[in-house]
Amino acid sequence: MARYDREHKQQTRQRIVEAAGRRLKADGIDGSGVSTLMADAGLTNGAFYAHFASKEDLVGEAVTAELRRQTEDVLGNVNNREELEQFVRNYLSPEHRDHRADGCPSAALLDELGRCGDATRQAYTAAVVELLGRLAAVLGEVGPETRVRVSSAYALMIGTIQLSRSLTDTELADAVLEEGVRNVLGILELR
Amino acid sequence: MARYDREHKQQTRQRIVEAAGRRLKADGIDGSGVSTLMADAGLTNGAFYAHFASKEDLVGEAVTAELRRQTEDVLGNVNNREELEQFVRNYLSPEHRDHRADGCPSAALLDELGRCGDATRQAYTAAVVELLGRLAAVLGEVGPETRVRVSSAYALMIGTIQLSRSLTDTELADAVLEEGVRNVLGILELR
DNA sequence: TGTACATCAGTGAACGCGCGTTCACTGATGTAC
DNA sequence: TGTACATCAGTGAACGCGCGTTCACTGATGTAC
Repeated sequence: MARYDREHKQQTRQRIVEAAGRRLKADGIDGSGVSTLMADAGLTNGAFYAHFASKEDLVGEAVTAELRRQTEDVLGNVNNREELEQFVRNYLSPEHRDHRADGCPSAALLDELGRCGDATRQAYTAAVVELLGRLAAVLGEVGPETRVRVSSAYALMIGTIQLSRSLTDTELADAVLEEGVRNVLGILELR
Repeated sequence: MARYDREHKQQTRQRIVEAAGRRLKADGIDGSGVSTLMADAGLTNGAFYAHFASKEDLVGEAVTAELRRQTEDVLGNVNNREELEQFVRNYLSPEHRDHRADGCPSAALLDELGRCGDATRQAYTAAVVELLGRLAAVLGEVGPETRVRVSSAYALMIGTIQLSRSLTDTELADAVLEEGVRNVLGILELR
């Protein structure tokens, strides 16, 4: 009855989502065409609508997948204040700034996400709440007010990377990162 | 010899730049077409290249004009710590969040600006340095290291507005703004 | 075991549309006589 | 003062191209006999 493995199509879908995660972060949402996104996954544009209802549908899925990967793969290994400080230093590093495709989807896309439809922003919201919860948990605290407390640390990390990426004065751009580290650690009361 | 006032063309150019400032902030850079930008100024697309070398040329001019307007019109009236606190509260208000076209170009466009060409980012950098300088001056300090000091306050303001705009949970979105105020004032040592 | 076949993931051309940019032109303007 | 005219800001059609989406089809697959 069923042709191909039961998993086959799901794997392809996964492949599209992962490739799109990188491409969207590199070129932006409006800057990434469906044909390019599919080519990145080794497919042609026609197959797209067998997997997703629309481009924005994929955007929502890819961005939340990226954010959850960050929450699990990166923050998953962060269990104490020292490791949290290192996470902040890695986030606010020149390496992260200079490699969008490998980096944080919020830093790469947040102003464009703000212009997306409700469904996409709803998916993003859920993923952010998880990330903030994980961040708060590392500080040994729980509850909605703690999520809010760490939200400023996350907002400052995002704004700092974006600002550093937009400055052509490399000395200033680097200094902005360092000052960001100081202040994020301050907000998290790690110093 | 010269037809029309000597000022005529310059005024039209100004009109295009101002209309573009609003449109770009509302719809994004990739989301705003040249024809739409010209129609906003009451003109047709064909006249565009008599005023600007390219779309990106206008983007650079419009964004820096917006940033300078913010520096002069808004920060120009800020002369002491109390007024600076009020500026921060206005920036991180639901009104600013909900009215992109009237708001800060960095909050509206920063991740897209990071993907722009060198010339555009250079113009943006110059305008940001002025803004940070003015911000530092209000604190009664000068010099490059003070510019850096206030850069985190600016980055946090930008990231907070963007995050609040992207969250569909309005309670959380509002709480993020309030927490942003607390932490920006903390970074500026206003509390 | 070998073959005919139903399934359906993926192809690639086409849809209408708007993009950034170019260009031949139009027509309102202020000037010169 | 009235008219012919040179200027040039602005028009609007067209360029080639890529957009998001649709659809008739192809052909590799695992199954049934």
